[in-house]
Amino acid sequence: MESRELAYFVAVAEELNFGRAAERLGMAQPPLSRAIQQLERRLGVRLLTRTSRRVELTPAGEVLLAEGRTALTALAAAEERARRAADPKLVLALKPGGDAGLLEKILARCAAEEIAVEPRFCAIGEQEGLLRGGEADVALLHLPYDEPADLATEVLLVDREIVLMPSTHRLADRTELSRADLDGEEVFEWTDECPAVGGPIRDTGQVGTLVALGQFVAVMPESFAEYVPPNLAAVPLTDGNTSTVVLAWPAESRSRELARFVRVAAGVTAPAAT
Amino acid sequence: MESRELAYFVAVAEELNFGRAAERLGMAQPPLSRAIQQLERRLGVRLLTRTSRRVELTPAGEVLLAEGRTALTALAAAEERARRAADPKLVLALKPGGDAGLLEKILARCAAEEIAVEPRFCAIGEQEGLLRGGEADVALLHLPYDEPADLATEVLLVDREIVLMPSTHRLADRTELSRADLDGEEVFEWTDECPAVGGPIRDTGQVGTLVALGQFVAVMPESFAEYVPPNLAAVPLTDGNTSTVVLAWPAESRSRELARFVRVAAGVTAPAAT
DNA sequence: CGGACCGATACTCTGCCGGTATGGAAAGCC
DNA sequence: GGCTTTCCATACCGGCAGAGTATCGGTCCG
Repeated sequence: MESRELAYFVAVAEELNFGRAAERLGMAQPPLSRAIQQLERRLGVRLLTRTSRRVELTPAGEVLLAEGRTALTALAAAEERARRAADPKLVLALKPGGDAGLLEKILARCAAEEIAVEPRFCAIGEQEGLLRGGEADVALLHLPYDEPADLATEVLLVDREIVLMPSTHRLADRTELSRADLDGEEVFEWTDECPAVGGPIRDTGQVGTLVALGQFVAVMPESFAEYVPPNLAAVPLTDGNTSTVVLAWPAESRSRELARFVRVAAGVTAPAAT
Repeated sequence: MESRELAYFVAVAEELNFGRAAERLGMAQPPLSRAIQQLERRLGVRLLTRTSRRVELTPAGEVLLAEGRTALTALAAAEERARRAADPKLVLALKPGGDAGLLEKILARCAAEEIAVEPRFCAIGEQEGLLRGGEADVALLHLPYDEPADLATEVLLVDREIVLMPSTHRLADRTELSRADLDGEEVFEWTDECPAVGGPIRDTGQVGTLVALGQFVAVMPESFAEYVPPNLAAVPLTDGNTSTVVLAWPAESRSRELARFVRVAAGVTAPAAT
């Protein structure tokens, strides 16, 4: 199967409309229709049921959509990694403010060890996609918020949780809180969708802004407290989950540079050994 | 990147010779040369260093070879799974004799539950490849011999190890053995390469034959003892590893049929509940 | 130095891919 | 019920990418 055909199919399967899919692909509708027909003929399976009114996926189509997406990202990843293999620079994906104050130290140590590292900031929860897409070599994740499905990981540090709220909040003066104290509050759990703004939260700054606006209070790892602006208050949560900051990378990665980086970066939080 | 281009590159990278690669691909050499050049131009990276005498991989080429292989199998898997999604039959990969006597019971129970299962026998260690290639839905593996990297697994049973030897062997009358007793013997560990026949062992029958010939004694899970022919003897190993028979399937699999199958098959070895 | 090997280049051709125009079925509307 | 809208399929056509043949040019070897 040609990857082009598969990309066409994925577009149609996602849009469930040949016209829109063709537009998205930057082509006319008739050749797209033909390409899909040809694909179905080659596979010997009907992928879509078309009425003149609507397009639906057959079971085989559902399967091809799911598997096809991963195959296409694998393809893009191969391309991207090959392109980036030319220079030894490692790309480290992290969310803004998501470095738990470690980034500076990590970069300093890497500079000393002559490991070229380029931090790449991305939206919350996007790190894994960057790894899979080959756009990043290694990422900083926060367990259990991020789910590092089949990634290899190395723990950097373990954090308590804090509650972020406006400094004018009724609980802002407390020295610590428990979950029970948050009863009746609108609580944002850091990876939730955010109904108030109608879209996913993509950025720590966004969280801070929304907390300041009184939309909700946010539960997040303590290490974020370093970035708390003066109009917000951070109070430790006594019975919160612990949050773990880990390095994560594709388990099948065998790069020597990456191995060196992980060793050096993990050393940043290790007990000092002179 | 087109999958065709990538397949071309993988062929060249594996052969390290444009002529042979072209032959393998069923095409002439010049268009292949051009395709690779074009790929290099598009990626902006040199993938191969060509002297007029030999072709070598650059670091970027190494990366693209590794990543490209997995991308191509992902593509083939998508195609194969979509094709097979048309009928609900589940393909169960196992090595001949590798079912620990469970296959009959599993198939019987599945028939009763109206789950269509088709066993597919393959060479030793090939189960994982079949799963990745989309040619099988679920496999029987023997831990720790098979390494189910990123597969989901369900334990069926735990086995001791036995030593398989000719019935005329000096140790054949023993009721049990320890590792130390095997000192001085040529021992085959079930997944080793087999220098005596110059290739990998692909079949349990092959192992039996070679043991009968006195090439070596073989250490393998006890459940294989059911198939021991009369000219061979099987003696339990007291300090052997335990071998675990597991069901394995791609972790990302979300098929309802597969879930039912795993439940039913796992029930075969569960303590009877009336 | 001549031949073998092997990849690159030059040139030609064909088939596929994509474009435009149009058909035709189903649903909505007055 | 006919008109319009929507949306996928078919008919037809043109251009270019990809494949083939012939040949060149560099390198190793005897």
